[in-house]
Parts: sequence; structure tokens; C-alpha cells
Amino acid sequence: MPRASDATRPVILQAAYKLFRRRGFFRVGMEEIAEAAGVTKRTLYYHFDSKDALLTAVLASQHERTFADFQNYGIELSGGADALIDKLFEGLVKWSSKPRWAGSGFTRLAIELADLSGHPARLIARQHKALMEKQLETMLAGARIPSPKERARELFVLIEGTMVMILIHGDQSYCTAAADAAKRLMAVGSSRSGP
Amino acid sequence: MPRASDATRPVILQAAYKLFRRRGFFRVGMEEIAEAAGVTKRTLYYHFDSKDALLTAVLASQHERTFADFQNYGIELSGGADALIDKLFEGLVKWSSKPRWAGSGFTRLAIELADLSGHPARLIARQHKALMEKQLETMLAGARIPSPKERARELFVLIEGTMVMILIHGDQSYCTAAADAAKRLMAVGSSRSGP
DNA sequence: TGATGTAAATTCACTTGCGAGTATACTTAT
DNA sequence: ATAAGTATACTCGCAAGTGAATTTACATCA
Repeated sequence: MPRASDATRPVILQAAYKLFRRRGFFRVGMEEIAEAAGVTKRTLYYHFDSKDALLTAVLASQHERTFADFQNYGIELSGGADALIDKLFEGLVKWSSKPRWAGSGFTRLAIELADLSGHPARLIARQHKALMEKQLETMLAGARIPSPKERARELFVLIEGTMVMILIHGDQSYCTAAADAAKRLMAVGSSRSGP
Repeated sequence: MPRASDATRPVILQAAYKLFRRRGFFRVGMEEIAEAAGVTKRTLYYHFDSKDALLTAVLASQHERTFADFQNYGIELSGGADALIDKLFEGLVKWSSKPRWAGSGFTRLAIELADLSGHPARLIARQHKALMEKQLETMLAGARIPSPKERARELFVLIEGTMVMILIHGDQSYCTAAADAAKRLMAVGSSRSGP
């Protein structure tokens, strides 16, 4: 009983992303994804040629969602950089509190496929991170921070590192530590403190 | 033809670690590990009860090695914090230049087993990272940095984040960016820059 | 309006291969 | 002789991917 042409795809993509993010790529089977999406495995293969193709589509779709959200996110940056940083890291605290949180799906996949640098999913993850960093730069520029490009990169590294540490230790206090560091970095800019 | 009693174990551990770090846990088979170690799969199961047990032993053994190295590493910190930071991030540049580099094996495993927080290997990875952070604190204290505990944590987050970004983008310039940020963080300490 | 052909969409049941783990026999040091 | 250690040759289950039939939406035509 075929449903409306392209109503199934989004359902599959959403179910697959949920599973991939939580348990990784290799430990999730197509059967399981099919069940979660309420379809048969064969239907999966009707919509996606292979597991790799599904992964690639999932990441692409998730990038659309996430990146759009992040752009809206930065619209009302009435406060300065400190307000932005607080908002970012408070958001991370909230996100990482979710019961089965397992970090960024993009980061997770990049690491899981660390040795497969040519994999299309890797390319998407890379582009996603690059765009997010760029968007962060735009936000910092909007907050009148000098050298926003350099500061954005530093902030991004802090955020990624924080997510890893929360994942490893299950300790969200890394958020406040990183937020504090980030604020100081934005304030200080890149002036070598003379000897 | 049995070799000297416990000569085989280290060989297996080394071969397994190499493979686990490069390709992750789930994509490496016991057969493959056996071949790499120059033994049969059955021999693996003689020395280790299961793949999980092998993983746990591998991480434990690798922690011994790495942590000892890192302790010696900090012995001759003649220079101040800046010298230490340069040394750390230059080391990271060198390490990440290796042909098949795939980041820290501990981080990789923690992420790959993100949903299995009870897994013994996760515990070892966690302890390892905690000890490394502690050792960093000791080094910073030796370099007369104020609040070494807080600074060590910030530095650690930067390092982890840098490794992730290098892995994602294949771009080592994150090292210099992070090193610069780290130096400023150590210099500035945690003084809120008043408005 | 209503029959009907057609292609999109879905299902059930299957093959196939790989990988974890094992039963059992063999080898060598002491 | 005996026990630690290694090898050969298996079982077994799971997961990726497929073949062929089946169901429904919808356009077209009498």
C-alpha cells in the first residue's frame, strides 16, 4: 500500500538519524532502521541504494535542518559576545542532558569513519562543520568582536572539545569551564602577552 | 608450537591496538587481528575471553605506555607555560601528520561506544583522560601558572577539540590557532574583563 | 462517470557472506 | 607424562542486499 510518493523518505531519514546518532553507523542494522520507520527493509532499499547512500542522505538532510536552525539562532544576538557564549554553552548543557545524548552526529560519524576520508558522508560532515564555523564568525562579527574569524575558530574548537569531554566523563561542568575560557579569549583577542 | 609463555600477549595487544585505533572497534575482526599478530584466531581466544575483553586489555595496556611517556614528557619543562604549550601542539602536529592518523584511540573508543557507558573499556578511557588532565595540571603548576587546575582543564578541552577538528578537516592549522588561544588563556587566568 | 492500464511503492521470503566464538586434536617445554 | 600454547576446521547467527509478487494512486479513454 504505497503512501504519498515522498512522504516515506523523511520518515526514514529521521528514524535513521536518530539511530545513527545514538549508536553509530555500524552498530545499527537496516532492519532496525526499517522497523523504527515503520516500513520493511525492502522499502529502504527502494528509496536508498545502500546503507552508505542512506547515511549520506541522512547527513545531508540533517545539515539542512541544523544549519537553518543555527542561522535563526543567531538572529537576535542583542547582547555582546558574552551573552552569545552563555547562550551557546547553556544550550549545550541542555542538549547534553537529554537521556541518550551521544554528541554531535557529524562529529561521531567523522570519527567512526576516520580512516575513510573519501567517504561522501565525511565530505558532508566536513562542509557542515565549516559552515557552522563560518556562521559563528558572522555572529561574532555582529557582536563587534575584533578578528572574528580567529575567535570563531577558537570558540569552535572549545565547543567540540567540550562535547568530547562531556561524552567521556558524563560531566557537564566542562561547559562552564569552557564558557569561561571562551569569554576570556574573546575579550583578550590575539595580543601576545609580552615576557 | 608454543612460544615463550607470555611473549604472545604483548604482540597481540600491540597489533590489536594499531587496528582498533585506525579503524575502530567494530570494523576490525578477530581474524584480522590474529593475522596482524601472526597467530591464529584460536590463540587469541586462548589469551582473551572475548573481543570485549581484548579491547579492555588493549586500552589498559596502552594507558600504561602512554601515561608513562607523558609523565617523562613533562620532566624537563625548563621553559614556562608557553614553552610547554608549544611543545604540546608541535607534538600534535607531528603526531597527526602520520599517514594513517585517526586521533586518540581512547577518544575514538569513547565515542564509538558512546551509548555503552557501562562498558569496561569506557571506564579505562575515562580514567586515562582524567589522569592526563591531572598530569597536565601538575605540569602547569610546575610552570608557576596560577590556578593550574582550571587552566589544565581549559588546555585539555582545547587539545581534544583540536584533534577532532584536524580529523574532520585534515587541516593542522587548528594546532597553531589552538596553541595561540592556549597561551592567552594561561596568561590571562580567570579574571572577568569588566564591562 | 466509471473501467482499466501502468508505474510507483511496498511487502515477504530469500541468498550470501562475514565475523564471533568453539570442539578437538596436535606440539613442545619442563 | 602433563599442561601450556597453538593450529585446523568447524558452528551459528546476524546483517546487507535481492527476486519476484502484490498493492494502490492516478491518468486515460470509452
